[in-house]
Amino acid sequence: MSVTDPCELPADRKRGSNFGWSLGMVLRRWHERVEELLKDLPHGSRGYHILAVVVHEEVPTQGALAARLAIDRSVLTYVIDDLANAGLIERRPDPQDRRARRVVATERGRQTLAEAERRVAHAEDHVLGGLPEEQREVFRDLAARAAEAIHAAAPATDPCVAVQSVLPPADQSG
Amino acid sequence: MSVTDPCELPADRKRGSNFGWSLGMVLRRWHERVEELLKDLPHGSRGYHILAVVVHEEVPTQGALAARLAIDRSVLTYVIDDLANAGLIERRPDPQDRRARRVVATERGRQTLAEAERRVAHAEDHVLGGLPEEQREVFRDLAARAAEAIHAAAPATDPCVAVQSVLPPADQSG
DNA sequence: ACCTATCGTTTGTCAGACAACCTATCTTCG
DNA sequence: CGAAGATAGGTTGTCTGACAAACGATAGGT
Repeated sequence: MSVTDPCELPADRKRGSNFGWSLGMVLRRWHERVEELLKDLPHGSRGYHILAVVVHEEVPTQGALAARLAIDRSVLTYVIDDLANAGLIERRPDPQDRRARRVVATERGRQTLAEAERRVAHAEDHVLGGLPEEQREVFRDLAARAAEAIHAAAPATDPCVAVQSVLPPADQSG
Repeated sequence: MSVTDPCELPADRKRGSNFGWSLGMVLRRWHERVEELLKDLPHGSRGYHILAVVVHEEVPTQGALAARLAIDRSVLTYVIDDLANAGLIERRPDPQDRRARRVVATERGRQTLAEAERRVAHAEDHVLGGLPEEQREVFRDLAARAAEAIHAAAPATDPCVAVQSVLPPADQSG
């Protein structure tokens, strides 16, 4: 908690910040593109994220996978079902713990992910087309690091937030 | 289309890009925080965005407002209803066109927005706490410019996208 | 052998996104 | 002026995705 205590800076930023709206805009467009691009991959971008983690990282179990992606366990169930039906991953019983399932990628899964990543990277450059080339990479990098920090600090505790009404006390001349 | 044609660069980016996931992560956290913060404002972040545009920009009609925010018109109907009931904005008949409604902010609405913007800016710094101070501003700025460009180029046309299967031809050794 | 916690799965509920339709009004043309 | 099509705003219904709750199976501890 040493990263410049935000309880202190009132930050009268210039008014047109719109950060939330901007993020939503970019994400929506990303989603549209990628959904279009990966419509053959079982659950589109969802399946893509999951497949990417399965291929690139050594994730012990489904539960760990859910934690890694910060998604609900119940989602994993059917997405993994369909990815497995498509022959991209396999769900093997864990020899150490018969409750758990080990999810491993097939060769076909790796090839598919590689192709999907090419396309997605391409689509991302298109989505960020409003930014000059080198700034896209900066943006991607900042997003990744911000997200990682957020994910690491999972609990949304915030002692600074005194939850009071934004509305003035209604004694206005009305 | 002079901004470095993305049809050409295959862009074998380092594997852990995860841009979509990162954006979703940051946006989700932003949303959680702001929703918590603005729970007294009629539709939370939705009402906040709308109120901000009404206050800061001269937007002729509801339809223009919807276009400005890239949201569905049907959403505006009830959000504006509730913002008006809270005394933050007013919906006046347009003297030039009796079909149209002019949405204007009240003084109370301006005060409320000012307070909300203070809090949101604060929350945003907290959400981006994983980034060093000066990079947060960079990130915000890049997001805003990317979003603006996306919004300007509304039609999602993309001649580069040849919609073919990501999956290999299934001749794998299975 | 029992009791409790955990893994994966299933089911149900709820909110938000979006399309289709409706009414009132404007515009155009005869 | 009057009819026809277009447009602004509003209403309704449908569909999807997120999430909580409950369940069966298994592990770990006593």
